[in-house]
Amino acid sequence: MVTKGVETKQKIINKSLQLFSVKGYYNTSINDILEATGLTKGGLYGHFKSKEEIWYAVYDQAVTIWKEIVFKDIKKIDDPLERIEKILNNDLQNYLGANVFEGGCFFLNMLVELSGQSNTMSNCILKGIIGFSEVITLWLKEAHEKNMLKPGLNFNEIAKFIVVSINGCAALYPSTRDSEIWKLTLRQINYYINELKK
Amino acid sequence: MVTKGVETKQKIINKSLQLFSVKGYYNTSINDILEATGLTKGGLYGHFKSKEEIWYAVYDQAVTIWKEIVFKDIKKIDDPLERIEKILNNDLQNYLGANVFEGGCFFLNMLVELSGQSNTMSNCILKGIIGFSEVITLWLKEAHEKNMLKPGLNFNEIAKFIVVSINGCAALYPSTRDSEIWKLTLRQINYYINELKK
DNA sequence: TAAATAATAAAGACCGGTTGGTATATTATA
DNA sequence: TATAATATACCAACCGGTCTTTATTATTTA
Repeated sequence: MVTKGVETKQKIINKSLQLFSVKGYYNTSINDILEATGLTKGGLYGHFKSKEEIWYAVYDQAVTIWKEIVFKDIKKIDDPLERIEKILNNDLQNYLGANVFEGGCFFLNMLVELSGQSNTMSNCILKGIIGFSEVITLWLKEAHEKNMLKPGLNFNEIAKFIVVSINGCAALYPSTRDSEIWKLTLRQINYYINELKK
Repeated sequence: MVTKGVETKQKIINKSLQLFSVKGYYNTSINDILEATGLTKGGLYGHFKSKEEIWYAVYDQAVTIWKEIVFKDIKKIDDPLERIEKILNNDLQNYLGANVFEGGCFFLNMLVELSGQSNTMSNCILKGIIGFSEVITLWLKEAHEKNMLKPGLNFNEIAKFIVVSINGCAALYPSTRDSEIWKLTLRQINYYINELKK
């Protein structure tokens, strides 16, 4: 049974997610969230005990949404390099390019803003990004074991470079709103990966 | 003759530059700047008529500092590809990696924060980034004319991809504070450029 | 099934502190 | 002595957060 309370809580999370993405964490006021949800102070603080607690709930929600898009139809792909190409396409075209979050990539935006301000919050994001990089590393190793790659490659470094490029794209795309940015990034990373093949 | 006033003004700019880099624009208060400079409201508002006006002065100063580092010893290099390698090394090692601004890259940080908040301010940064990309495009064309590159390359796209990667690095490095990030980015971009050579 | 009760959700007034910014008075300098 | 530079007091609006009261649900009982 879904009570009224969890519905409201979800509404707070969803509206805050968009607000944080667009305006940033510090520049989004409790009042902004109040206006977006139609609640009042009392209503909101019945569900969350602080702004920071809202942020953590928002982060979890953002991860859920992101994973659903980025890992879609991944498991059924046998070829590890195809899997990498697919996940990058999902991330750049279906997540970033599809403007799932109004302000661009929630994670990149928050990482840049919170880095140096709140270690607990920025580390929370950083962990997720590193995890993503590790998944790619794993798949590169799998490709290596299947004899698909040139010898002497540093899988960890390659994976990290891909993640760096993706995040650079996430940084530049929202301000330009030019889809060519994520398209070219996708093309160039694919070209780069192709050069690793035997 | 340097009057006291311009000295104070310069101090406001320099301190604000560091504060904006670390804390962001919105999360830096006038009070923060007052404390950092040892001034009072009256003293500060005698030099600038608004917080936004401070930001524009800070931006100009950041550009000056950045250019000085990144374009150092560039003109004397004849080989356009060497020139690109040098400018990337300057940017990643001597600018970003040297922690010239405490919070990482002033431009990337501000672009992410201000994008969607202030079009005039974020466009100001974007113009600079595009300009940098155009310089690299020009040098790639020069390399092409000197018959140094493989045929059929899209110079503009390559230049933009390099800029994307650099900015991804600028986004991830400050939160990790791990020099390996800019080092690997530098290595991989150089590897990528090498693959373009004949 | 209807009324009574318990539990949850939301409203709204209020708090001290801070925000960016102004006006005027005072001090230091050329 | 004129002017540039700075200090100080002040402003309304806003910040995140608390508290108590009221309204709305859900559950139990008659």
